[in-house]
Formats: sequence, C-alpha cells, structure tokens
Amino acid sequence: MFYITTAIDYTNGAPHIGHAYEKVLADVIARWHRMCGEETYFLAGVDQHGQKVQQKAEAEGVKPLQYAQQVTQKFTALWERLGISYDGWAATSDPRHEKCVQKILSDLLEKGCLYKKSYKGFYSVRQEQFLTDKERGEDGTFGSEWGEVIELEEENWYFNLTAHIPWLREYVTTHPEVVTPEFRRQDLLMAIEHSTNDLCISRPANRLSWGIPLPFAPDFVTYVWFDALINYISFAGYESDGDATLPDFEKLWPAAYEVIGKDILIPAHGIYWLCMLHAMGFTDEQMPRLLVHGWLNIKGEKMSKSLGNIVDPNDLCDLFGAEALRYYLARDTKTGYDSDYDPERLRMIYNSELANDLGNLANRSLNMCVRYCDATLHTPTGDDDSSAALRKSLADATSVFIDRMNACNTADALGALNAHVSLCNGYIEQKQPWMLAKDPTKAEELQRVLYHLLESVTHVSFLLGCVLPEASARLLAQLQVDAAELQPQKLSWGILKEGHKVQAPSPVFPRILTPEEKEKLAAKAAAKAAKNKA
RNA sequence: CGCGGGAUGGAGCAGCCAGGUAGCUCGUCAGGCUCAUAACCUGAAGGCCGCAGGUUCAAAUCCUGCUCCCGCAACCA
Repeated sequence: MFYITTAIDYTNGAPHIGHAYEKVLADVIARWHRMCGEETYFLAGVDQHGQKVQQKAEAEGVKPLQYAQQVTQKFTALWERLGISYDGWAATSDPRHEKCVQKILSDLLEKGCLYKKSYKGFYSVRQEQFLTDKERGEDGTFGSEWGEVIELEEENWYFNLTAHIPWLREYVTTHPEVVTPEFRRQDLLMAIEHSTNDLCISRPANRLSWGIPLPFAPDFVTYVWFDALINYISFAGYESDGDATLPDFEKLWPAAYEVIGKDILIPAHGIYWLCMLHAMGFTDEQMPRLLVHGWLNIKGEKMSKSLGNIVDPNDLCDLFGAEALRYYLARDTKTGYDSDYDPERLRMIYNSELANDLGNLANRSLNMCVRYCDATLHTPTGDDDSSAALRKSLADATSVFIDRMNACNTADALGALNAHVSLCNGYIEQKQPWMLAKDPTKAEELQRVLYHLLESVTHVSFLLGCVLPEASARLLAQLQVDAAELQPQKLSWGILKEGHKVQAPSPVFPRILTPEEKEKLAAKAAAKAAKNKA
C-alpha cells in the first residue's frame, strides 16, 4: 500500500502559496500512484495546538479550539478548490489523535524514555518561552522584542532523545533513501552531530493550556511538535484498538513519503520524529521516507509577513484557475530545491504548454476528425517514416514520464509530455491534413494522420490526469475514452479502436491574456491582414 | 578560513560528476500555413559560459585564488 502524508499545517494564519505547493506536490504523487493501480492512502491535516494558536485566539477573544477551527476551514476550503485528494484528515484536536498521543506517552514513560527535570534559565514573559544564547544580540543581551526577560526555574518532562542519537546516526548513514534529496540528508547528518540535548516535551498547563495533557501529569500539556508528529501514525490507525473510522495500520505503515518543507526537516522530522519512532520500538524497516521540498521565493526574496509579499493561492485560482496553478506548481519547480514564484511565468507556461501546445493540438485534431472523417477513426493502414517517428516519440515520452513521476520529478515528467505534444504539432504541419482531405486518393493517409494525432492526445490526456484531473477528464470526454480502463504501465498503441467516434471539440485551456497582450496580438493580426491585402 | 546553494545570449534554466562543434523554454525579428484557442510550423539575430591564473593538443566542464548574490535568527512551508 502506498501511504503518503504531508506536513500538517499550523493553524495560526491563512494558507499561502507555499502551503499550496506542498499539497499539490503530494496530491500529484498520490494521484499518480492511484492511477498506476496501487492502493493509495493520502493523509493531510492541520496542527491545531500550541502557544501561537492560543495567543492568536486570546487576541481575538475566542477559545483556542474555535480559532483553530476557523483557520482550519480556510485550509480545507483551499484544498477543496485545488482538488487535493486526501483520503484522511489529520486534525490534532481530534479525540482519536489525543488518545493515541496519550497512549504513546504512557508507553514511553513505562519504557523509561521520559523523565522529569528542573530547568533554570532566562524566560521571556511576552513570548512565553525560554531563551538561549542564540537569542542574545551582538552585545550579549536579549533584544527588546522579547519584552521583559526574567530568570525562571521550571519543572518539565523530557524525552531521552540523546539516547537514540547513535542509532539515528547509524540509520541515516546507512539508509540514503531516508531523506530525498541527497543534499538534505547531508544537512541532517551534520545536524545529528550537534544534537546534544534531550527534548523537553511538556509545557506547564498554567502557562499553556491549549494542548494534550500528559496522561501521567495532567498539570502539563504535550509540546506541540511531539503532539503534531504523531499524526502520521495516529491517523494511520496506530494503537487504535480496531477503530473502524481509521485505516488498518499494518497495511499502511511505513509511509512511502512524508512530504515536508526544508525548514522542518531539522530538527523536527529528521531528528525528533525518527527518534520518537525508534523509542516506540519501530524497526529500521518501519521508518518513513522524508521527501523534502524547497521553498517558493518571491522574486528572489523569501516570502515573509514582514516583507508583506505573501501570496494567497485563492487569488491565483481566481485569476488563472486552480488547474493552471497546479500545472505551474508541478511544472516550474524542481522537487527538493527552492524555486522562484512568478505569476508572469505561470501565465507564460499555461499559455504556451497548455493553451497553445496541448489544448490547440487537441482542438485542431478533433476538429479535423469531425470535419473530414465524420468524427470517426479507423485503424491505420500503411505506414510512413514520420508516423513511425511519432509513435516512437510517444513511447519514449511515456516511459520518461513514468520514470520521472516515480522519482517525484514532476517538472521533467511534464516536460517529456510537452515535447511529444510539440512534435505532434510539427507532424500536422508536415502532413497538412487539410490538403489530404481535398484529395480522395489520399483518404488512407488522412485516416492514418488523424489516428496518430488523436491516439497521441489520448495517451497524453490520460497521463496528465494526475496533475490536471479536471482537464484530463474533459479531454478524454471529447475523445470518448474511459480513463478507468487505462493504466500508465500498460499503455500501448491502439487505445482507439476501428470505428471509434469522437466528439466535436471545445477548448479546455482558454488562453489567459492581459489587456496589453490582447492589444499586441490585435495589432499583429491587423498588420498581417494589411500585408496580405497588398 | 563557519556551512551550503548559485553566477551560462533580454528573462528563466540545462550542460559540469565521466574535458572535444554551447542546448532548452519564453521573448525579439523574418518567412510559411490556414485544420485550430489572433493558435501552429520553419528560419534568423543574440553568449569572450562571474574574474584571474594553472593543467591539457583541447576547459562552461578539472585544479588554485578572487569577486558578487542567496539561504542557515524571527514571522514561516
């Protein structure tokens, strides 16, 4: 079973383009594996506990749960809009999750992995957190942003993280597949060397109440990361006593991919999470794989609230449509690396690859079939070099697509399809079906050309389904092909049978033009018309 | 000597590991076509591959030095 998860989003603010990117990436991978006939479970969710949520809620005068639920709705509404096909929803305030977290805490206590200790240090009252030397400014003092800083001694519960570090070092060293891409694994290995402290996993309830109480010490709540990370197993059915509303853990685990951002690899996932699992008794074979994606920068700058350059994916859906955004996010990013977000490129890629190349190819091919052949296809007879080359191109594109998708390299996978689409457009120019249609003795060749084109569009439209489910369905409807009968690995020439009927086309990817572009094109067309007249 | 990523025609990138005519997408210009979403096809212009040395018959690619940009503190994926 293919189990894929994403980071659960923190509910202290509205979703932005980065959240959307991660979910789209995971969704494309999940849909891909479903398409391939694998039983797939895709988990997404929200991280609702913790201090920042509590603070935001207080600022708005509502209960933390109510605040978290309000923000959660913004996320679920966006995922709905973007077609994120999650099978399970992990909200950390879910009682099933809380029960699981508490069970794990009790087990770990029993195993001797947890202990209580007193810590004395500098504490920011305003930020409600202990400060370390890292927070000191150049002059060695704590800056004004921390407000009043007092020396405080507090008792808390700790997880014996350091006891698991030797195992972690060995495991990450000997299992290169644990972190993708490779250079992130190197970062992790370095960070492991600097992991010298145990993890404080509690917060006194008197200063933070919004969390899961420790089962053996109800005057403490669980540290938000310790709580959040467990979602990957709690919602997969771990220790669920056969709860029918949750999946069968034995079938699901381990996760094929946990899709996360580069910022939460270290220390949260790469160190805390793997050590937590190890402490719970998970074996090396039961460790999840971490797929670490980069960030979307805005014109070369980090997206940040202080710079005020946060991009709302809803605005992009309004402007370009959800599928244009999905295509852009899957096509113009290199999985694992940072990339630059640029709405101009979004429009450029959409117009070029979807509207002009694929959309137009589908439209002109279908239209010619309707006009010249009564919307009916015939299995080609005879052959020629360029048709043979087209078939080879399609076979190559398909095999590259499969290979890249299996490697989560969505950009190159889509690039391979686009290359074949371009070849098809060239094939039309070369064959000039509109000329063939005028000559009755060329009927056989005309049939052959149209067949090659529509068979190509069928394959491409089907494969595109994991990135653009809606557009793919619309194209296949026009082609009168049922995707349920197809599978990427079994795709072969000849999906369209003798006598196959297609529908009249209607554009699936209308061009998105700015007023300036429209003006420019109009001027160009006018110049051309004038010239033709002369 | 903190760690890492990067510098390639107007823009964005590939090529570098396994040296040997510098490639792709977009844009620009000129043709062609008319089936099509003012789409498509063909061709052209445009780069001393960050700088300086070195190795070599030959370096974008290997070696050395240098310059500049971006992350590694927070909000935050």
